[in-house]
Amino acid sequence: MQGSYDPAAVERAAQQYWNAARSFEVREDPQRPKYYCLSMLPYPSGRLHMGHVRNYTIGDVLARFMRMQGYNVLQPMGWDAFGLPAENAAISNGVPPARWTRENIAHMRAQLEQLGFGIDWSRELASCDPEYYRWNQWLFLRMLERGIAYRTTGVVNWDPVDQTVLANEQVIDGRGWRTGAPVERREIPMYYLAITRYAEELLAALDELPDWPERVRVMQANWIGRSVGCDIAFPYAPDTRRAVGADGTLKVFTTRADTLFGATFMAVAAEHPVALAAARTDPALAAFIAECRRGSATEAQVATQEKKGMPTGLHVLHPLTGAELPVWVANYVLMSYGEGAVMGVPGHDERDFEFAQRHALPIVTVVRSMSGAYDEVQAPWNAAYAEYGTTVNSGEFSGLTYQAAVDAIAATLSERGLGAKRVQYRLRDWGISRQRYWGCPIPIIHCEGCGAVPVPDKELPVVLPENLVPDGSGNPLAKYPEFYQCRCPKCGGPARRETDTMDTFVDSSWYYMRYACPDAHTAMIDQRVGYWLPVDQYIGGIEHAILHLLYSRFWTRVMRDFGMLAFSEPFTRLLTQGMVLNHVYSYQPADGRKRYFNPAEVQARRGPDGREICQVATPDLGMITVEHEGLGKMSKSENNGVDPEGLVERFGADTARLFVMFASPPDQTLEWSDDGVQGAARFLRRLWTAVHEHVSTGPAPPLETGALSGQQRQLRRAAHHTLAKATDDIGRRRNFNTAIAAAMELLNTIGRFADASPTGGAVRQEALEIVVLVLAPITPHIGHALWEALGHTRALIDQRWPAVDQTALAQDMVVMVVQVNGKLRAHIDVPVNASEAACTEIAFANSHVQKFVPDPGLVRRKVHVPNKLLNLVV
RNA sequence: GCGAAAGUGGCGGAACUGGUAGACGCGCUGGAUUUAGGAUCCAGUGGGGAAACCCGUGAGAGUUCGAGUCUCUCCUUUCGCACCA
Repeated sequence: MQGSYDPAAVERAAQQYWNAARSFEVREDPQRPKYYCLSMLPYPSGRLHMGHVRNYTIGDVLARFMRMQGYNVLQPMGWDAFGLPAENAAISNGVPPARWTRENIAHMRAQLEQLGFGIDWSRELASCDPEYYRWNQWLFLRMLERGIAYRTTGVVNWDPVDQTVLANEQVIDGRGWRTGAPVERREIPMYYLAITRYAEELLAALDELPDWPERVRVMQANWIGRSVGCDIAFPYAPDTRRAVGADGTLKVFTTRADTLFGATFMAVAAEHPVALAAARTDPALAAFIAECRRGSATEAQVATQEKKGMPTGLHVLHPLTGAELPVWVANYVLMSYGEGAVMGVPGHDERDFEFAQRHALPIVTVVRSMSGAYDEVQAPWNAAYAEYGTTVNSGEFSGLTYQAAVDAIAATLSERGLGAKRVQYRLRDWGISRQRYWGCPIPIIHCEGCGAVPVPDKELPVVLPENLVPDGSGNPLAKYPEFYQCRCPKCGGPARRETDTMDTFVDSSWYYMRYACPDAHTAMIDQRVGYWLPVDQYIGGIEHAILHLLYSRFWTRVMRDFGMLAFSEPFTRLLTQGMVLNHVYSYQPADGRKRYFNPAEVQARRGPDGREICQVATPDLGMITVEHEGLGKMSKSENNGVDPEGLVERFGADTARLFVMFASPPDQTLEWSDDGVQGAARFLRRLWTAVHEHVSTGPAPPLETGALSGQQRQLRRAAHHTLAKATDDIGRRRNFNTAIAAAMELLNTIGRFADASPTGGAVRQEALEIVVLVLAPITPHIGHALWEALGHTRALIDQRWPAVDQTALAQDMVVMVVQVNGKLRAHIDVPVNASEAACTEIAFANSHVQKFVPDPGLVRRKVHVPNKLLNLVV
């Protein structure tokens, strides 16, 4: 064994051993329990970032830990290879997205291998591979057959200069990112998947996911957003009838039917038919509607914008009183929600209240608080009363509580054919059409005579041409006749292939099934899915808490209902890892763009007044003082990333892995610290040295636990206590940082154990082995070397997790805390399991306790927690 | 705006079930060693105080023998909001 730790050599040797032994290639084995440990597949952006390192280290630690527990562990890896960044790269450097993507994959795979992750690379897949995405197309056609996939119009961001649909990310302050032109909202035909059909089941089944984080389940439940309410139809008044040219009603959905008598106006979306009808004869209204259509379509943008409205001049009739209510166009009403119209009840809804105040619309009170605290408040109004209460001013429905009022009003509306109770979901169907090149083609052919015709199965996959280079204006597929010119499969006439591609969330909704059978060429999945699935442990960023996970749950259910799967939930246990943050340093010149500097370039020191001074040496400006903006997510735009490759070259993969796991619990944000990395490296060096010193005294004799000294018993207790804690921390709590802390503590204890006797050597040998085994999932390379150095011929990768020796943990005496009135006053040594009376006696013998309780007769009450605490209340 | 979470020393964090606040690591201070380095080892390190002790977990209240942990109000920060992945 070498005297000093050389990470590069140690890691090369360990990885060579695993590769030669094919340690991570697994196949189905009915004799052993399986464990499917999956990390979210990366987008091949070019280089690994620290978020990836963290994600895959967590996965690798769990995979190796479960392997040591005797499981047949599958840990695969693949590439979410379609998407916008490849097109952006193509626009800026002229390289086709396919080439860019494949080069990135090659580089990132090498980086992952360097980090020593125990991945079965024989199952690697990329979503841009036609053998993968053909099955997206195949299942899409099955969904189309059963009406789960359908075509309708949807709203997109439109850049009028580039004539291109923009992603939300490409809209900056309401303008196109490349052209700077104000973005418009446009309606275009798109394909949708009917996820709302599964809304009820997706919501109810959240209760069957006890091993998902509570907050993810809550977020999904709120996203699905089940609400019980009432459809209400407001008949058109004569003016609306004339404008629309037909009889009809304005439909709304509300959860507050009890406030129906408080409705003083109606608000409709800019795209609503009634608004459009009114705008035909009202140029000012038409201009307002055009204004409403400007800006991006995101909910956050709509919800925070200034609330604007304009009257249409048209009216509808209150369904119960027959009163005429004015119809307004409001920019906060979205056509894509419910019916695209709401009833305005300013007395009892904050938003309606704000709107009514601004436009001087009447406000009436129809609900009074039960306590009477909110009574019939008269003008000047200052707030809406949005709580539940008792109805007033509501005709025959006055005096009812919330539920009774809703029931009675719904019943009356139902009798008159003007409404009914209904369950509504916030969840909307999933629009999967993207007007983009680098994605999975939607297998549809448009024929003038036959309409939208599915591509026959035998012609799948519809292969995406890989040689195109997008230029930022429109979809290159739509300008490439070799792709879109085709024959109609039905009539044989000339037709046009669909040039929209699928949302990349489609690719990631089922990839974890394909890992089980990556070489199945005649079917989407085969029976091997039955062995490996569902995924036992899924690990990925919290940012995927809603969309990706919900789409995967939906997709799995669709396949189940097609008879392809026997399970409903794809991911049994979920760990959402936090982001990796680093310091952000910027420099804002008097004129020109703000510049960001990487923390590695910044020199920070304390000034004479204690304030931090941060400086950077720049080639153009010389030494400048930069501003420390605090912590931010590692990103290109803020230039605060840390390159894992450099880290591994300098310290080794084990140090990188150890630091990432030690710095914080996996589900919390991780703050980067170069000094912390040094600390991790130092610990591994100390461990190496400790083992080296130990083995240099010659092999230790076998451990005889019968006749140990007090010190030897103490070290054994510490070692087995560490083992018990680490087992629980990794296996149950997933708190890797505290498991590592326990291992560090044990190494400190071993360092203080100065016993040169043969028996002492045997005890030290056991303790060092426990440190190496406990760290084996986290730092497997150094573990591989140290295990061999400790005299083992069987490699560490094939070792089982050790069992705790309960007899080593036994103690005769424990330290007990004595409190007086809840304040800590003394520590006393008491026999294990001593009674309250015995503890009290020992406590009163303590001079410190006597000082605070001079007379035992003063004690009014005693609280005794066995082996832990005694609280004397005086 | 809506939904979700998090605030503990100089810093990252520990305290799992209401029971010793600050484990472990970083940094800092002092010392040792040394062919001088971003190495290693030892000791100390929440604040105040000579000490006895007192005060301390974002702010304010409450429950309890006992609150970082439970309840309420507020403040701050972060994440998501359906075409970034």
